[in-house]
Amino acid sequence: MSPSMSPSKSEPRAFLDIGHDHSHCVADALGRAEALCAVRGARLTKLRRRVFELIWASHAPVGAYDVLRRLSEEHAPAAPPTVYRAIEFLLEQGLIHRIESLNAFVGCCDPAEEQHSGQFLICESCGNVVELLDPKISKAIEESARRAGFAVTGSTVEVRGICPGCQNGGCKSGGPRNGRASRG
Amino acid sequence: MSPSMSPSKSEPRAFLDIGHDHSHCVADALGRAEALCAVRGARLTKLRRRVFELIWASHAPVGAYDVLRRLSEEHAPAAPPTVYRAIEFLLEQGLIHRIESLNAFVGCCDPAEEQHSGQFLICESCGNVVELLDPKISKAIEESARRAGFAVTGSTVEVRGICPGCQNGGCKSGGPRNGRASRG
DNA sequence: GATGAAATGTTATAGTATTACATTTCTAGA
DNA sequence: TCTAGAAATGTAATACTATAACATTTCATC
Ligand SMILES: [Zn+2]
Ligand SMILES: [Zn+2]
Ligand SMILES: [Zn+2]
Ligand SMILES: [Zn+2]
Repeated sequence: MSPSMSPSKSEPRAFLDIGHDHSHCVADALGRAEALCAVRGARLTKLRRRVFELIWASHAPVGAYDVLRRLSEEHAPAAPPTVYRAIEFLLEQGLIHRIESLNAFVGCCDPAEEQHSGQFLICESCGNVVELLDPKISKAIEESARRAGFAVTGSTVEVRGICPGCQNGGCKSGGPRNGRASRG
Repeated sequence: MSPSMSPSKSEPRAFLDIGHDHSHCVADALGRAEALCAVRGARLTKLRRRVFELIWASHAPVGAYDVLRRLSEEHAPAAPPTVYRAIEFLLEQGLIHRIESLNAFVGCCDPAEEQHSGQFLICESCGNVVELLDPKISKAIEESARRAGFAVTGSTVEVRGICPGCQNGGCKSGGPRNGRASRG
């Protein structure tokens, strides 16, 4: 049982359940990753799996050097290329996304969904991020690009703001990552 | 007369006119900036103006250290805080935008338009960027965020692809800035 | 077990951004 | 005009993010 009410499967949850059992998120994500890599013949090695887990450690984006530090604590000291190569693999496989405005990475909520653009709601208070897969946003972007004669290869939507939990006073998560203030 | 056909004022231009007289863009932008700062009582100092001009030097985003190099050529050698502070001012005034996926900056095409989200088409071939101000994209994002109970403070839309000129074979501009390959 | 390809280790360096403190310049009020 | 005080700029050091180049190990296949 989840400590807070879970939304039904048929409608999108409002944001992250506060106090949800995150180990389920990680386990589920790992299961999906294993399955996808198996199908594709991609090698989810021990190192890559560990980096994946560290990035999935929370719903807040994780920086490459955070991963590096954790890795160095567990094993012998690691160097940047170790983690950047793992991240590169995970990005190529669509298992994680890069949050451009934070120089950090989050697990993908639906890696089986092919080639989706990244759409993210980023809470400036608790640092948590949820991924959207909203066809209306994609459509609006595609339409606008088409009018300009622009051939789209990919896009990123990063929305800053305050999540419902923080509006009410209560996300306990670690707080936000750096991030620049911005006018719009 | 422009060497390539100009679109009418009433419909949005397709992309940048190839071979347009860019000095006009810069002059116009500088005029708008002066006027806005005057109205607001913001101090567009000599240094800030020069940084603004250097960022407006092309339609491709310019990195802070590019600005720094130019500045150092003109005056005595400058240090990073000099340019970052000027950039901070220009961002606050909405005179330029940050392109998150490139760690670089472009002039805003319509700084009088208050608090608009950044929406950009970024050509991966020539490096040029055009800014969109598409209410449909904004609306779709706002609607999606509202459904999630998320209070938006700002957003960035960065669309990668190939501009019409490059599709036809011919933007002569300097080529793209670094930028990471991406799945979506 | 030999072989080549893929993955990882290691060292060095490039590129981006901020902190902290000193100095200069500008603005307002006396 | 003179003079605080604020704003802007100068300067030095450092932190954070990312990649290049080359060595070594691991893995799949023959
Ligand atoms: Zn995703
Ligand atoms: Zn929050
Ligand atoms: Zn703008
Ligand atoms: Zn182009």
